[in-house]
Amino acid sequence: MGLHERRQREKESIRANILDAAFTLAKTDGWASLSIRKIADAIEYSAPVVYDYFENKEAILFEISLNGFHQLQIELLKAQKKYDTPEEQLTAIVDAYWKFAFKNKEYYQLMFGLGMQCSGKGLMKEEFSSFQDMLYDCTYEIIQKKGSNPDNACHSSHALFSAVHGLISIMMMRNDDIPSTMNKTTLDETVAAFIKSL
Amino acid sequence: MGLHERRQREKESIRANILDAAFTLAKTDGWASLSIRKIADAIEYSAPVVYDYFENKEAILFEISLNGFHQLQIELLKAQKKYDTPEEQLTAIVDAYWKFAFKNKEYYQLMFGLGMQCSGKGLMKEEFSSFQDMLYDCTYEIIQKKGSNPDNACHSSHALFSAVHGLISIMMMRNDDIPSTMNKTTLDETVAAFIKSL
DNA sequence: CTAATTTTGCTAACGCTGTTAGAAATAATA
DNA sequence: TATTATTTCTAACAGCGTTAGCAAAATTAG
Repeated sequence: MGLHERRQREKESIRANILDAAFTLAKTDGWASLSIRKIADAIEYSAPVVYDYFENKEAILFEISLNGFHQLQIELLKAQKKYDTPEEQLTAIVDAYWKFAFKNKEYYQLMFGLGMQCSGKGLMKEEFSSFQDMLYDCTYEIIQKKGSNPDNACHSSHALFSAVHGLISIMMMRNDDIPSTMNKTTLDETVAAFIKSL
Repeated sequence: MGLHERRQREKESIRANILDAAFTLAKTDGWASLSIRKIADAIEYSAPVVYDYFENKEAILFEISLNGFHQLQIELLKAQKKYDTPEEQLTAIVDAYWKFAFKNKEYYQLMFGLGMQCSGKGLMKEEFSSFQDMLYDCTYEIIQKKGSNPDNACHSSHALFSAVHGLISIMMMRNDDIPSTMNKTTLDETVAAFIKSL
Protein backbone atom coordinates (compact mmCIF):
# COMPACT_ATOMS: atom_id res chain seq x y z
CA MET A 1 0.00 0.00 0.00
CA GLY A 2 2.89 2.38 -0.74
CA LEU A 3 0.67 3.98 -3.32
CA HIS A 4 -0.20 7.00 -1.29
CA GLU A 5 3.39 7.54 -0.51
CA ARG A 6 4.41 7.33 -4.15
CA ARG A 7 1.74 9.90 -5.05
CA GLN A 8 2.92 12.03 -2.19
CA ARG A 9 6.45 11.89 -3.51
CA GLU A 10 5.25 12.74 -7.01
CA LYS A 11 3.39 15.74 -5.71
CA GLU A 12 6.38 16.89 -3.78
CA SER A 13 8.46 16.46 -6.89
CA ILE A 14 6.10 18.68 -8.88
CA ARG A 15 6.21 21.25 -6.10
CA ALA A 16 9.97 21.23 -6.19
CA ASN A 17 9.91 21.47 -9.98
CA ILE A 18 7.78 24.59 -9.76
CA LEU A 19 10.27 26.25 -7.44
CA ASP A 20 13.14 25.09 -9.59
CA ALA A 21 11.58 26.27 -12.81
CA ALA A 22 10.72 29.63 -11.31
CA PHE A 23 14.24 30.21 -10.07
CA THR A 24 15.83 29.05 -13.31
CA LEU A 25 13.57 31.32 -15.34
CA ALA A 26 14.44 34.20 -13.03
CA LYS A 27 18.13 33.57 -13.48
CA THR A 28 17.91 33.65 -17.26
CA ASP A 29 15.26 36.33 -17.83
CA GLY A 30 15.03 38.20 -14.54
CA TRP A 31 12.27 38.29 -11.94
CA ALA A 32 10.27 40.88 -13.82
CA SER A 33 9.50 38.59 -16.72
CA LEU A 34 8.64 35.58 -14.59
CA SER A 35 5.04 34.45 -14.92
CA ILE A 36 2.90 31.56 -13.75
CA ARG A 37 2.25 30.57 -17.35
CA LYS A 38 5.99 30.36 -18.05
CA ILE A 39 6.51 28.25 -14.97
CA ALA A 40 3.67 25.98 -16.08
CA ASP A 41 5.23 25.69 -19.53
CA ALA A 42 8.56 24.77 -18.00
CA ILE A 43 7.14 21.97 -15.88
CA GLU A 44 4.91 20.88 -18.77
CA TYR A 45 1.62 21.46 -17.05
CA SER A 46 -1.15 23.94 -17.56
CA ALA A 47 -1.15 27.12 -15.53
CA PRO A 48 -3.90 26.33 -13.00
CA VAL A 49 -2.00 23.27 -11.79
CA VAL A 50 0.47 25.60 -10.15
CA TYR A 51 -2.30 26.75 -7.85
CA ASP A 52 -2.71 23.23 -6.48
CA TYR A 53 0.75 23.58 -4.99
CA PHE A 54 0.98 27.27 -4.12
CA GLU A 55 -1.64 29.71 -3.05
CA ASN A 56 -0.41 32.34 -5.44
CA LYS A 57 2.66 33.71 -7.16
CA GLU A 58 3.85 35.52 -4.07
CA ALA A 59 3.91 32.26 -2.13
CA ILE A 60 6.30 30.85 -4.71
CA LEU A 61 8.58 33.86 -4.49
CA PHE A 62 8.42 33.75 -0.72
CA GLU A 63 9.47 30.13 -0.58
CA ILE A 64 12.33 30.72 -2.99
CA SER A 65 13.48 33.62 -0.86
CA LEU A 66 13.41 31.35 2.18
CA ASN A 67 15.63 28.93 0.29
CA GLY A 68 17.92 31.84 -0.34
CA PHE A 69 18.07 32.71 3.34
CA HIS A 70 18.79 29.14 4.29
CA GLN A 71 21.51 28.78 1.71
CA LEU A 72 23.02 32.04 2.89
CA GLN A 73 22.97 30.86 6.48
CA ILE A 74 24.85 27.71 5.54
CA GLU A 75 27.53 29.75 3.82
CA LEU A 76 27.83 32.08 6.79
CA LEU A 77 28.19 29.25 9.28
CA LYS A 78 30.77 27.58 7.07
CA ALA A 79 32.78 30.80 6.98
CA GLN A 80 32.52 31.32 10.71
CA LYS A 81 33.68 27.81 11.57
CA LYS A 82 36.92 28.33 9.72
CA TYR A 83 38.18 30.74 12.37
CA ASP A 84 38.40 31.01 16.11
CA THR A 85 38.84 34.67 16.96
CA PRO A 86 35.74 36.85 16.68
CA GLU A 87 37.67 39.35 14.56
CA GLU A 88 38.55 36.76 11.95
CA GLN A 89 35.07 35.31 12.13
CA LEU A 90 33.46 38.68 11.58
CA THR A 91 35.67 39.33 8.56
CA ALA A 92 34.96 35.90 7.13
CA ILE A 93 31.22 36.19 7.69
CA VAL A 94 31.00 39.53 5.93
CA ASP A 95 33.14 38.18 3.13
CA ALA A 96 30.89 35.16 2.72
CA TYR A 97 27.84 37.43 2.74
CA TRP A 98 29.35 39.55 0.00
CA LYS A 99 30.26 36.53 -2.08
CA PHE A 100 26.80 35.05 -1.68
CA ALA A 101 25.16 38.26 -2.83
CA PHE A 102 27.10 38.34 -6.08
CA LYS A 103 27.11 34.65 -6.77
CA ASN A 104 23.34 34.64 -6.26
CA LYS A 105 22.16 38.00 -7.49
CA GLU A 106 18.65 36.71 -8.10
CA TYR A 107 18.40 35.37 -4.59
CA TYR A 108 19.65 38.59 -3.07
CA GLN A 109 17.31 40.72 -5.15
CA LEU A 110 14.38 38.58 -4.10
CA MET A 111 15.39 38.39 -0.46
CA PHE A 112 15.68 42.14 -0.06
CA GLY A 113 13.36 43.39 -2.76
CA LEU A 114 16.00 45.08 -4.87
CA GLY A 115 14.50 46.37 -8.10
CA MET A 116 11.50 44.13 -7.79
CA GLN A 117 8.23 43.64 -6.00
CA CYS A 118 9.26 41.99 -2.77
CA SER A 119 7.73 38.88 -1.33
CA GLY A 120 6.40 38.39 2.18
CA LYS A 121 7.42 41.68 3.69
CA GLY A 122 6.44 41.11 7.28
CA LEU A 123 6.75 37.34 7.42
CA MET A 124 10.51 37.03 7.68
CA LYS A 125 11.83 36.56 11.19
CA GLU A 126 14.75 34.29 12.04
CA GLU A 127 15.58 33.84 8.38
CA PHE A 128 16.10 37.51 7.89
CA SER A 129 18.14 38.15 10.96
CA SER A 130 20.60 35.27 10.99
CA PHE A 131 23.29 37.46 9.47
CA GLN A 132 22.55 40.19 11.96
CA ASP A 133 22.66 37.75 14.84
CA MET A 134 26.05 36.43 13.79
CA LEU A 135 27.40 39.93 13.39
CA TYR A 136 26.04 40.80 16.80
CA ASP A 137 27.63 37.80 18.47
CA CYS A 138 31.04 38.54 16.99
CA THR A 139 30.74 42.20 17.81
CA TYR A 140 29.78 41.42 21.37
CA GLU A 141 32.75 39.10 21.79
CA ILE A 142 35.17 41.61 20.37
CA ILE A 143 33.84 44.33 22.63
CA GLN A 144 34.10 42.08 25.65
CA LYS A 145 37.64 41.15 24.74
CA LYS A 146 38.57 44.77 24.45
CA GLY A 147 36.83 45.71 27.65
CA SER A 148 34.58 48.30 26.01
CA ASN A 149 30.94 48.92 26.78
CA PRO A 150 28.88 46.01 25.38
CA ASP A 151 25.62 47.98 25.39
CA ASN A 152 26.58 49.41 22.03
CA ALA A 153 27.02 46.01 20.40
CA CYS A 154 23.49 46.05 19.11
CA HIS A 155 23.75 49.45 17.48
CA SER A 156 27.22 48.78 16.19
CA SER A 157 26.46 45.46 14.56
CA HIS A 158 23.31 46.88 13.08
CA ALA A 159 25.37 49.68 11.60
CA LEU A 160 27.77 47.21 10.08
CA PHE A 161 24.96 45.18 8.58
CA SER A 162 23.49 48.34 7.09
CA ALA A 163 26.81 49.33 5.61
CA VAL A 164 27.33 45.93 4.01
CA HIS A 165 23.81 45.72 2.69
CA GLY A 166 23.97 49.28 1.43
CA LEU A 167 27.19 48.64 -0.43
CA ILE A 168 25.73 45.56 -2.07
CA SER A 169 22.43 47.26 -2.88
CA ILE A 170 24.07 50.18 -4.58
CA MET A 171 26.35 47.94 -6.59
CA MET A 172 23.46 45.81 -7.74
CA MET A 173 21.20 48.65 -8.71
CA ARG A 174 23.73 50.71 -10.56
CA ASN A 175 25.12 49.44 -13.84
CA ASP A 176 28.76 49.41 -12.76
CA ASP A 177 29.88 52.96 -13.36
CA ILE A 178 31.72 52.21 -10.13
CA PRO A 179 34.52 49.70 -10.52
CA SER A 180 33.61 46.59 -8.56
CA THR A 181 37.12 46.32 -7.13
CA MET A 182 36.58 49.61 -5.37
CA ASN A 183 33.50 48.29 -3.67
CA LYS A 184 35.27 45.23 -2.39
CA THR A 185 38.05 47.47 -1.11
CA THR A 186 35.54 49.74 0.52
CA LEU A 187 33.94 46.74 2.16
CA ASP A 188 37.23 45.46 3.52
CA GLU A 189 38.15 48.87 4.82
CA THR A 190 34.75 49.25 6.40
CA VAL A 191 35.05 45.97 8.25
CA ALA A 192 38.58 46.73 9.37
CA ALA A 193 37.61 50.18 10.58
CA PHE A 194 34.59 48.72 12.31
CA ILE A 195 36.63 46.22 14.30
CA LYS A 196 39.13 48.87 15.23
CA SER A 197 36.39 51.22 16.37
CA LEU A 198 34.93 48.82 18.95
CA MET B 1 -0.95 84.79 -32.81
CA GLY B 2 -0.49 83.55 -29.25
CA LEU B 3 -2.55 80.55 -30.17
CA HIS B 4 0.33 78.17 -30.57
CA GLU B 5 1.71 79.26 -27.29
CA ARG B 6 -1.54 78.70 -25.52
CA ARG B 7 -1.77 75.20 -26.95
CA GLN B 8 1.81 74.64 -25.95
CA ARG B 9 1.02 75.67 -22.42
CA GLU B 10 -2.01 73.42 -22.37
CA LYS B 11 0.05 70.49 -23.50
CA GLU B 12 2.66 71.15 -20.87
CA SER B 13 -0.08 71.38 -18.31
CA ILE B 14 -1.41 67.96 -19.31
CA ARG B 15 2.09 66.56 -19.13
CA ALA B 16 2.51 67.94 -15.65
CA ASN B 17 -0.88 66.59 -14.67
CA ILE B 18 0.16 63.11 -15.74
CA LEU B 19 3.23 63.26 -13.52
CA ASP B 20 1.21 64.73 -10.71
CA ALA B 21 -1.54 62.15 -10.96
CA ALA B 22 0.95 59.31 -11.12
CA PHE B 23 2.76 60.47 -8.01
CA THR B 24 -0.43 61.13 -6.10
CA LEU B 25 -1.77 57.69 -6.96
CA ALA B 26 1.52 56.16 -5.88
CA LYS B 27 1.36 57.96 -2.56
CA THR B 28 -2.13 56.68 -1.80
CA ASP B 29 -2.05 53.17 -3.29
CA GLY B 30 1.65 52.41 -3.74
CA TRP B 31 3.69 52.06 -6.90
CA ALA B 32 2.63 48.47 -7.48
CA SER B 33 -0.98 49.36 -8.16
CA LEU B 34 -0.21 52.33 -10.40
CA SER B 35 -1.43 51.88 -13.95
CA ILE B 36 -1.68 53.97 -17.09
CA ARG B 37 -5.43 53.60 -17.06
CA LYS B 38 -5.66 54.96 -13.52
CA ILE B 39 -3.50 57.90 -14.48
CA ALA B 40 -5.71 58.53 -17.49
CA ASP B 41 -8.80 58.37 -15.29
CA ALA B 42 -7.27 60.84 -12.88
CA ILE B 43 -6.52 63.40 -15.57
CA GLU B 44 -9.88 62.70 -17.21
CA TYR B 45 -8.54 61.46 -20.51
CA SER B 46 -8.48 58.08 -22.17
CA ALA B 47 -5.44 55.89 -21.72
CA PRO B 48 -3.75 56.31 -25.12
CA VAL B 49 -3.49 60.06 -24.59
CA VAL B 50 -0.79 59.40 -22.03
CA TYR B 51 1.37 58.02 -24.82
CA ASP B 52 1.29 61.38 -26.61
CA TYR B 53 3.25 62.79 -23.70
CA PHE B 54 5.42 59.87 -22.59
CA GLU B 55 6.95 57.05 -24.54
CA ASN B 56 5.87 54.50 -21.99
CA LYS B 57 5.19 53.92 -18.33
CA GLU B 58 8.85 53.69 -17.46
CA ALA B 59 9.47 57.16 -18.89
CA ILE B 60 6.88 58.52 -16.47
CA LEU B 61 8.49 56.79 -13.51
CA PHE B 62 11.90 57.94 -14.65
CA GLU B 63 10.84 61.55 -14.81
CA ILE B 64 9.22 61.38 -11.40
CA SER B 65 12.39 59.87 -9.99
CA LEU B 66 14.36 62.76 -11.51
CA ASN B 67 12.02 65.13 -9.71
CA GLY B 68 12.80 63.25 -6.56
CA PHE B 69 16.53 63.61 -7.08
CA HIS B 70 16.20 67.31 -7.74
CA GLN B 71 14.06 67.85 -4.70
CA LEU B 72 16.52 65.90 -2.62
CA GLN B 73 19.40 67.97 -3.93
CA ILE B 74 17.63 71.15 -2.92
CA GLU B 75 17.14 69.84 0.60
CA LEU B 76 20.75 68.78 0.83
CA LEU B 77 22.07 72.15 -0.31
CA LYS B 78 19.76 73.91 2.10
CA ALA B 79 21.12 71.81 4.95
CA GLN B 80 24.72 72.36 3.92
CA LYS B 81 24.38 76.10 3.71
CA LYS B 82 23.29 76.31 7.32
CA TYR B 83 26.76 75.46 8.54
CA ASP B 84 30.33 76.42 7.87
CA THR B 85 32.52 73.61 9.16
CA PRO B 86 32.65 70.45 7.06
CA GLU B 87 31.86 68.34 10.11
CA GLU B 88 28.63 70.17 10.81
CA GLN B 89 27.81 70.21 7.12
CA LEU B 90 28.32 66.49 6.80
CA THR B 91 26.08 65.82 9.77
CA ALA B 92 23.41 68.16 8.46
CA ILE B 93 23.54 66.68 4.97
CA VAL B 94 23.12 63.13 6.21
CA ASP B 95 20.33 64.29 8.47
CA ALA B 96 18.55 66.00 5.60
CA TYR B 97 18.99 62.89 3.47
CA TRP B 98 17.44 60.75 6.18
CA LYS B 99 14.54 63.14 6.64
CA PHE B 100 13.91 63.29 2.91
CA ALA B 101 13.81 59.51 2.65
CA PHE B 102 11.09 59.20 5.28
CA LYS B 103 9.11 62.24 4.35
CA ASN B 104 9.08 61.03 0.76
CA LYS B 105 9.01 57.27 0.99
CA GLU B 106 7.53 56.92 -2.48
CA TYR B 107 10.25 59.05 -4.01
CA TYR B 108 12.98 57.13 -2.26
CA GLN B 109 11.54 53.76 -3.25
CA LEU B 110 11.33 54.87 -6.86
CA MET B 111 14.75 56.50 -6.90
CA PHE B 112 16.51 53.43 -5.60
CA GLY B 113 14.20 50.66 -6.70
CA LEU B 114 13.21 49.53 -3.22
CA GLY B 115 10.54 46.88 -3.41
CA MET B 116 9.60 47.84 -6.93
CA GLN B 117 10.64 47.61 -10.52
CA CYS B 118 13.15 50.41 -10.88
CA SER B 119 13.12 53.01 -13.61
CA GLY B 120 15.98 53.99 -15.89
CA LYS B 121 18.71 51.94 -14.31
CA GLY B 122 21.70 53.11 -16.32
CA LEU B 123 20.47 56.61 -17.18
CA MET B 124 21.10 58.30 -13.86
CA LYS B 125 24.32 60.27 -13.66
CA GLU B 126 24.66 63.58 -11.84
CA GLU B 127 21.24 63.20 -10.31
CA PHE B 128 22.22 60.01 -8.60
CA SER B 129 25.56 61.12 -7.32
CA SER B 130 24.83 64.57 -5.92
CA PHE B 131 24.60 63.19 -2.41
CA GLN B 132 27.79 61.22 -2.87
CA ASP B 133 29.56 64.29 -4.23
CA MET B 134 28.55 66.38 -1.27
CA LEU B 135 29.66 63.69 1.15
CA TYR B 136 32.94 63.45 -0.71
CA ASP B 137 33.57 67.17 -0.56
CA CYS B 138 32.95 67.34 3.16
CA THR B 139 35.01 64.25 3.78
CA TYR B 140 37.86 65.65 1.76
CA GLU B 141 37.79 68.91 3.67
CA ILE B 142 37.73 67.18 7.02
CA ILE B 143 40.65 64.97 6.05
CA GLN B 144 42.62 67.95 4.84
CA LYS B 145 41.91 69.81 8.03
CA LYS B 146 43.10 66.86 10.06
CA GLY B 147 46.17 66.38 7.91
CA SER B 148 45.30 62.79 7.03
CA ASN B 149 45.75 61.14 3.67
CA PRO B 150 43.10 62.50 1.29
CA ASP B 151 43.41 59.57 -1.12
CA ASN B 152 40.98 57.66 1.04
CA ALA B 153 38.29 60.32 0.83
CA CYS B 154 36.66 58.59 -2.10
CA HIS B 155 36.44 55.21 -0.41
CA SER B 156 35.46 56.68 2.91
CA SER B 157 32.65 58.84 1.62
CA HIS B 158 31.38 55.98 -0.47
CA ALA B 159 31.32 53.82 2.63
CA LEU B 160 29.33 56.44 4.48
CA PHE B 161 26.84 56.73 1.67
CA SER B 162 26.42 52.97 1.63
CA ALA B 163 25.88 52.87 5.36
CA VAL B 164 23.23 55.58 5.22
CA HIS B 165 21.45 54.09 2.25
CA GLY B 166 21.64 50.63 3.78
CA LEU B 167 20.11 51.82 7.02
CA ILE B 168 17.26 53.50 5.16
CA SER B 169 16.70 50.57 2.83
CA ILE B 170 16.43 48.09 5.65
CA MET B 171 14.06 50.29 7.59
CA MET B 172 11.83 50.78 4.58
CA MET B 173 11.69 47.15 3.58
CA ARG B 174 11.10 45.69 7.00
CA ASN B 175 7.80 46.29 8.74
CA ASP B 176 9.28 47.98 11.80
CA ASP B 177 10.18 45.13 14.07
CA ILE B 178 13.11 47.44 14.71
CA PRO B 179 12.19 50.59 16.62
CA SER B 180 12.73 53.56 14.35
CA THR B 181 14.40 55.50 17.13
CA MET B 182 17.16 52.93 17.19
CA ASN B 183 17.83 53.49 13.53
CA LYS B 184 18.12 57.21 13.93
CA THR B 185 20.49 56.67 16.84
CA THR B 186 22.48 54.20 14.79
CA LEU B 187 22.67 56.75 12.02
CA ASP B 188 23.90 59.50 14.31
CA GLU B 189 26.46 57.22 15.85
CA THR B 190 27.62 56.10 12.44
CA VAL B 191 28.15 59.66 11.27
CA ALA B 192 29.93 60.64 14.47
CA ALA B 193 32.18 57.60 14.31
CA PHE B 194 32.83 58.29 10.66
CA ILE B 195 34.02 61.83 11.28
CA LYS B 196 36.18 60.70 14.15
CA SER B 197 37.75 57.97 12.03
CA LEU B 198 39.03 60.32 9.32
C1' DC C 1 -13.84 -7.14 -13.48
C1' DT C 2 -17.12 -3.60 -13.32
C1' DA C 3 -19.15 0.57 -11.07
C1' DA C 4 -18.81 4.51 -8.10
C1' DT C 5 -15.89 7.92 -6.37
C1' DT C 6 -12.18 10.62 -5.81
C1' DT C 7 -8.35 12.98 -7.69
C1' DT C 8 -6.06 15.34 -11.39
C1' DG C 9 -5.49 18.38 -15.18
C1' DC C 10 -7.45 20.83 -18.71
C1' DT C 11 -9.91 24.64 -21.38
C1' DA C 12 -12.21 28.83 -21.06
C1' DA C 13 -12.99 32.82 -18.94
C1' DC C 14 -12.71 37.25 -15.90
C1' DG C 15 -10.63 41.37 -15.07
C1' DC C 16 -6.58 43.49 -15.14
C1' DT C 17 -2.05 45.25 -17.40
C1' DG C 18 0.95 48.11 -21.17
C1' DT C 19 0.56 49.45 -25.67
C1' DT C 20 -0.94 50.28 -30.64
C1' DA C 21 -4.05 50.97 -34.83
C1' DG C 22 -7.36 53.38 -36.85
C1' DA C 23 -11.52 55.84 -36.97
C1' DA C 24 -14.17 59.95 -35.44
C1' DA C 25 -14.38 64.48 -33.79
C1' DT C 26 -12.48 68.81 -33.18
C1' DA C 27 -9.66 72.74 -34.26
C1' DA C 28 -6.67 75.54 -37.36
C1' DT C 29 -5.65 77.06 -41.88
C1' DA C 30 -6.44 78.36 -46.91
C1' DT D 1 -16.72 77.54 -46.39
C1' DA D 2 -13.63 73.67 -47.61
C1' DT D 3 -9.44 71.49 -46.57
C1' DT D 4 -5.99 70.06 -43.72
C1' DA D 5 -3.92 69.04 -39.33
C1' DT D 6 -4.45 67.87 -34.68
C1' DT D 7 -6.55 65.75 -30.84
C1' DT D 8 -8.95 62.18 -28.66
C1' DC D 9 -11.53 58.29 -28.65
C1' DT D 10 -12.93 53.24 -28.99
C1' DA D 11 -11.44 48.70 -29.97
C1' DA D 12 -8.14 45.56 -29.97
C1' DC D 13 -3.75 42.64 -29.09
C1' DA D 14 -1.00 40.09 -26.23
C1' DG D 15 0.09 39.19 -21.87
C1' DC D 16 -0.71 38.83 -16.77
C1' DG D 17 -2.70 36.41 -12.07
C1' DT D 18 -6.38 33.79 -10.89
C1' DT D 19 -10.86 31.03 -10.70
C1' DA D 20 -14.85 28.04 -12.30
C1' DG D 21 -16.26 24.04 -14.14
C1' DC D 22 -15.91 20.20 -17.01
C1' DA D 23 -13.45 15.94 -18.87
C1' DA D 24 -10.25 12.38 -18.13
C1' DA D 25 -7.71 9.52 -15.37
C1' DA D 26 -6.74 6.99 -11.32
C1' DT D 27 -8.25 4.93 -7.24
C1' DT D 28 -11.39 2.48 -4.37
C1' DA D 29 -15.57 -0.53 -3.42
C1' DG D 30 -18.65 -4.13 -4.54
